Amino acid sequence: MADVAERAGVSASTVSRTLRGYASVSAEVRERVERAARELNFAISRQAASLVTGKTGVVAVLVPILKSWFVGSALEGLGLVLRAAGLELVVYYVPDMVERADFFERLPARRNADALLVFSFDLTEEESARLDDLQMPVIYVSQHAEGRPSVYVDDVAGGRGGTRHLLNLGHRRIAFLRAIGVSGFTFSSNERLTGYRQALTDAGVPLDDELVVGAVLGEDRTVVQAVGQLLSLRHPPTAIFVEQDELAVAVLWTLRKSGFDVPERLSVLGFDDHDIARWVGLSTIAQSPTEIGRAAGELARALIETPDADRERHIVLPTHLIPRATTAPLTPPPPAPESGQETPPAGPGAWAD
Amino acid sequence: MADVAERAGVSASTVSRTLRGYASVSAEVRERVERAARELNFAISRQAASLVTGKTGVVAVLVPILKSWFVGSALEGLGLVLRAAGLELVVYYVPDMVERADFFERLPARRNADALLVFSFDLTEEESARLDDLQMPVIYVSQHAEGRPSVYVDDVAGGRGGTRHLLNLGHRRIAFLRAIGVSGFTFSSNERLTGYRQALTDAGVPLDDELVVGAVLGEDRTVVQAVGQLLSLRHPPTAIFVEQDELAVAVLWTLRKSGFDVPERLSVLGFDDHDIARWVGLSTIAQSPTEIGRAAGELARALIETPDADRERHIVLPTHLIPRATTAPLTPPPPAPESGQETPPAGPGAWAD
DNA sequence: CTGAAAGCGCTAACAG
DNA sequence: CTGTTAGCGCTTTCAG
Repeated sequence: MADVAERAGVSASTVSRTLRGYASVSAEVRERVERAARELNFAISRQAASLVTGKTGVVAVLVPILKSWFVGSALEGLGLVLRAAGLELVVYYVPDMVERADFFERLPARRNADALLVFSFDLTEEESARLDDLQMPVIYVSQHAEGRPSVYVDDVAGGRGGTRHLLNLGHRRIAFLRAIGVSGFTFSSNERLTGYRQALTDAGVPLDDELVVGAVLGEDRTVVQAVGQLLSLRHPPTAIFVEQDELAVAVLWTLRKSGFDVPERLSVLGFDDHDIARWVGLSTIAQSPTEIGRAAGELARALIETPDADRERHIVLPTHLIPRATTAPLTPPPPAPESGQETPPAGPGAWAD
Repeated sequence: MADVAERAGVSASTVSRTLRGYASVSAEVRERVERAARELNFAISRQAASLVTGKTGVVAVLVPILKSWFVGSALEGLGLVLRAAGLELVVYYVPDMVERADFFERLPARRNADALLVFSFDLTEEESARLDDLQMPVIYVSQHAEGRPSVYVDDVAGGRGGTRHLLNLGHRRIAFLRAIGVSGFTFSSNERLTGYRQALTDAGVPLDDELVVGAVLGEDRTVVQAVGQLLSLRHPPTAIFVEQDELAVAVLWTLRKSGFDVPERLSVLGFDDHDIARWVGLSTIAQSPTEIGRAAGELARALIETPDADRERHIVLPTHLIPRATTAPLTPPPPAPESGQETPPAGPGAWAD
């Protein structure tokens, strides 16, 4: 910076003022300084600046996973807002419990960021408490944190809306397929199930626990098994509401492989509006992780400027139905359903319990 | 830090030495200092430290997209290495040309990171040159950059290996489906195609440009059209090598929807070993983005320590075939192929040109 | 509107 | 093995 000052024939203070965009710099001087800075390829050192301002110009995020559509999209939304605000994004990738314990032990974000966004973790109260004395705004993303700022989607409404859609199509036996073991997402999962139950109850359709099954994303066998379980019920469902698009695609795949036409024989509804949903024509409840990221970023910006305001602000984002090709009105049952054998279950593993 | 020093009854220097893990601190003092630090919840300010050490403790990455399996996985691999090395990860998300111009204009990473990893961009020589005078190691990830350190997968070998697999199964009419318009990935794309051509040539199978088609990921219509084009050739292919798993899945979907059995009628081979490949049983050429990220992180670490070594080091990672359920030996042509009508093309748009 | 001076929190010689 | 001292590169009063 001294170099720039010299080249422009001014003092360092003036260079600083110019580069920070203060109005109190004469046009002529500003011009000279800016040229000098450009010619010398000068960029302010955040480190030095933050030492005196007390602001780091950094927003940190804590994420359990990065290769996920949800987290990736949210980070994209966040990234846009942050750059517009001149903030940098540092990522703490904390995939397992060991790393996590270490993170909460050391809290590396302390003093090295102006705000922390916690993504999709199911934090213990103890961990949250630890974050509370971090001396910076902490925002909970994709989860509702009591008494703390958070940004999330109205999963209950989404679950309800999706279920209603199926009810409106005439379905009464509606299954719900949960995604098991997606660490950090149990909050959403429970909420969606709650919405499903609410909608059924509101419609006077009795809840049936046999219709709620689970599968592990990425473990084909569990999907086949879950689907098989449903198809072999005394009163099998005519529609399946799958908690997550990626899992819904696995379900579609399983059904189609065994000759079950979707949506003719069975409607399938997903949740997320993952990119893949569009490719395979999956009807789904859309949420916008990009929007979540953006909202979280804006909340962060606000809290950095006004630390005390909005301490408990919750931003709840909407979902909406995107009907595509996998949900259809309930068709009357096939002509002669006399023989119990007429609906063979789906492929290998279908009879597994 | 002064507080910690006082509480432990030592000087600030000693606190610094202790916290940085220098051996020259007596066990007893170390103990006192560590306790004091913990009690006061003290964490070193990177900003202040870097001001004097000249190291920021930060590795920056420049990415064109975040919600992609590839980039996400690579960042996970990178993240692991970085944390182990005590480095932080800052992400510059630069999705479009405007942002990109701005990035190269301002080069915000200058002085604010110890190394920069450039992910999957097709940089112009001018942009690369700009990065060259960044005063820090710049590593090109997922692309070969002449004379500059880079980490990438041997896409040519992958393309060759995949094609050989299909040749070994008896296929001779092998199509290649390119992914169009995936910004930042044309390097890999070209390499894979090159490998495909090499393998065919080596095997004495004539190249046929009609067998190389393109489609846009996420635009179903283009996939249907590309597949239709292939199926309506005078000599249609018996296998399709798709440059990317996600696109391959769209192809599978299209084929299955129109009753084309895979792999009985047509083999389909992907590239990536994307998670989704496993779910749908797609045979594919595996690469490991996590490994790429890890290797890039280690190279970054090395270059930060020894800036002049390895200036041109290239790390080339292998690929390997994962045969699953979508490739099979060429079956003899169906019994009586007399009538030209016996093989209807695939669904709507199949005849489109 | 601009310059001089002080100091942000830390580390790295240099003594002891 | 530990303390003292002198900055690192910036921003910010405070004068002018």
